[in-house]
Amino acid sequence: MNQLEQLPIPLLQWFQEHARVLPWRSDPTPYHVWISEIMLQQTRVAAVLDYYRRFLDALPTVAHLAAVEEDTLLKLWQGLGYYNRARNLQKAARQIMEEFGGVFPASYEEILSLAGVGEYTAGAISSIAFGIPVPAVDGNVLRVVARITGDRGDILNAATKARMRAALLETMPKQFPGAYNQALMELGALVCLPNGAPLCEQCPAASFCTAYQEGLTGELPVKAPKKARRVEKRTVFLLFHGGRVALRRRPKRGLLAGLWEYPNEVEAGPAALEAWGITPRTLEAGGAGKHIFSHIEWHMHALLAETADDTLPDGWVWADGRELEEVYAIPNAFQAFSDTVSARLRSSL
DNA sequence: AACTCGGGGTA
DNA sequence: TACCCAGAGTT
Repeated sequence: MNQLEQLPIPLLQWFQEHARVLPWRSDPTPYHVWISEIMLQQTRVAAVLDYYRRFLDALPTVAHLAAVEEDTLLKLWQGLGYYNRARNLQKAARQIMEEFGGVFPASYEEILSLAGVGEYTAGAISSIAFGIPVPAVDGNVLRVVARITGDRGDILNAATKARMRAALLETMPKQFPGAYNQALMELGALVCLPNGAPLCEQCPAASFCTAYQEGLTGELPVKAPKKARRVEKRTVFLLFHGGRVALRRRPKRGLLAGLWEYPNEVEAGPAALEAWGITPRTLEAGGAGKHIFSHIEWHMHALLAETADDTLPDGWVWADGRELEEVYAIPNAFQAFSDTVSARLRSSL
């Protein structure tokens, strides 16, 4: 790992010149850094920007986050994905209020104890907000380190990750841990690009990078292939009555936990309506949609019905157009039907 | 160690 | 298509 010893000075200099202007960098309080880091988990910078601003506008402090209604919180997170991040954020905010007297904890171990904060995020908050010299090893950093050091270990393997983290801890410039960690990630995001397409001629580490010097940028990093997705054929029921549409809340655990949805079942037909005690007055096909998750693929067909009355199973609700927009958090998986639904709600006014 | 958990940009 | 993204929690 000798190459990493040569990295800090050229990388910090490169970062000074090329760092992107990002909202969470302008005032890096622990709260700001924390919220940004949680939003950025497995999520690109461009996707986070608007959510970050809206979130801090609505919930400017830990106390606000600890006290907010769950539906309001999920609405702020709607479309960002990995919704347990939002629930863990509130769990951690309540930890901070109760265990730490409302003051954001200032040690790596305490930060790591917060819900939704793992090794990476604890390192990022510790180094950026508190100046504690610990690494923050994300996917970018794993790729950068694998290439610079020529490490052929699988970067998804825990031992490989631990080895790289240890090497980074050894060679970290103790005066600028936050800038150094961000510089490593920035290099991965802007220059040391994945899929064998790095921009090595722009890289401050090119002169001592193993992968570049030995022509291995196409082989590194090594990463095990993922298994295939399973396909689910789902029938989505778009049920209307009196200018409103039926929604139900998804279970508290599992996929899209706690969000609202148009009732849907795997390979169901009109018989499902009877089982729910719903009597259709009209019934027609309502279009199709596809949504791809990391591990599941939904192939959806809609059945569209006007119901004879307003009876619904327990816990289901009738939502009007305004509530659909402002109250209920509905995942993007159902986006294919949103035009159909809003058109139907408008036409029945 | 393997699996679950979103959604979208990119080639 | 397939890959990847400022990963964490559960099994």
